[in-house]
Amino acid sequence: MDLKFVRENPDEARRMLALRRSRVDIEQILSLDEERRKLVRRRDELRHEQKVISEAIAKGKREKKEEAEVFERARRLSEEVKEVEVKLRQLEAEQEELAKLLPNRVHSTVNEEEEVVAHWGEMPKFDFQPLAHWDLGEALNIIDLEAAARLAGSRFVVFKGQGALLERALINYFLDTAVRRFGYTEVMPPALANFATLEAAGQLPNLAEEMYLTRDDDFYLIPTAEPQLVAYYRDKTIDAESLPMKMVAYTPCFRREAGSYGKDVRGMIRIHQFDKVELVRLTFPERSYEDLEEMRQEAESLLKELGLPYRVKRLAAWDIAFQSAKTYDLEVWAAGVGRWLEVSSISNCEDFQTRRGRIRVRGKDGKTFYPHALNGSALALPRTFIAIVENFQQKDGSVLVPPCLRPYTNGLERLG
RNA sequence: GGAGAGAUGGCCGAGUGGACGAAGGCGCGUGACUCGAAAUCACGUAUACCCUUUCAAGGGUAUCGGGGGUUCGAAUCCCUCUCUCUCCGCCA
Repeated sequence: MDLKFVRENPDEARRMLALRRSRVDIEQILSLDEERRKLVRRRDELRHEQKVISEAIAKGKREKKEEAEVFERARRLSEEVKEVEVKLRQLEAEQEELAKLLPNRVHSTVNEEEEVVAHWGEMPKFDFQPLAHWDLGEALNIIDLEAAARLAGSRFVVFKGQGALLERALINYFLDTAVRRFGYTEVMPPALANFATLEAAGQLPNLAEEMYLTRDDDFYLIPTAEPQLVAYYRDKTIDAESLPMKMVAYTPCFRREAGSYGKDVRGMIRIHQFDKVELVRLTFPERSYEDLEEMRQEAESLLKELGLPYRVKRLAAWDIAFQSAKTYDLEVWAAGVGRWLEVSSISNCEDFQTRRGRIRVRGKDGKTFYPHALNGSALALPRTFIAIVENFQQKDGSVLVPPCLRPYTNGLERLG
């Protein structure tokens, strides 16, 4: 929601913010806006007068007659304009800062309750006690958490040997499927992003504490490829014929996990750096919810092919991301830890990000509009890795590689 | 890191202090010509904000990479930042 929406629908804005459990002060925004409009009016009037006088001076010069009192009036006007403009600039900055804290509106199908909308697959049964991935990983020598702690710190992971191979295979399988079967264009963006990009996509200002910031230059390590793909055309007008624009990227993702001390501390359920393949679409507003369902099907098809049982949740209004209007989460069952793990989050952000990033589309009629932006993980790697090793572990301690990955593991069918 | 050149509308490109929201071209739209099309010709072709009026319309202001300054007046002069290009240095 933007300032205009708040101004025109204050009651609806209040309802949305309550639904989202946002603490943004709408009354302050509204009163600032009133003040700003008064100043804008004053400024416009003064500027108009100034223009008229300037023209008179120009005309006088041409006719070679100068009038001292006109000059004096112009000088005073100029000072007055400057005064008003300084005040206005302050006010606008203040207002913009507040406006950036306004989250997106939520879609009408989203309410205060989350809902599990789909289930797929059978949870595996074992005639032995299945191990968690940290034990399996150590036994098979495919992940090394101790070395990761030494090299970087806690909550990092080192993949090794067949583990590194499996990680690499998953990345390539996801990318190839997105490109060949789903028709996305592969992009390899920088892993660092600037302020404007993250602000456009909605990670800033609210996620500032969740991201790593470089010290000597103001670069953020990306928490997801989403901003890089969404803001690809920031400040650009693109042609309607290129819609829907479908982009896929593999990137490492970096998260400080600042608010989650003590949560998921073991293993690699929650780590500071992880791999992810991300899908983004820019599409026509009237069909963006069809796109959302398509993207959900795409992500689901990966899990089906891998043979991993999962469930789909439609998130509650208070739980969806700042920039999103509607979000599905895909959670995969991991037999070792005995938990559902989120491996994908698929969101329709409508025109929230494209407005912030001034990403426009020129239609055939020459008019421009803001396309809708959607994003979805397909998929996040570590938890998919966890589910594979935990669900497909065998009594002898080995792990079966899902058939769809074998072209990417050089034919390796079994870890261990 | 050092030296220099540059950034103008959807695109190309002119413009070095006043009649410039900005020549010209391309593209796009509408119309004419045509059985239809191409070519040609005519007209039109940005966005945001404020005000009036609100099915439609009118007025004002801002915007020539971003920000600041000089000036009665800035696309044009000055400062600064960002980005692009060329050369030098360093380097996976």
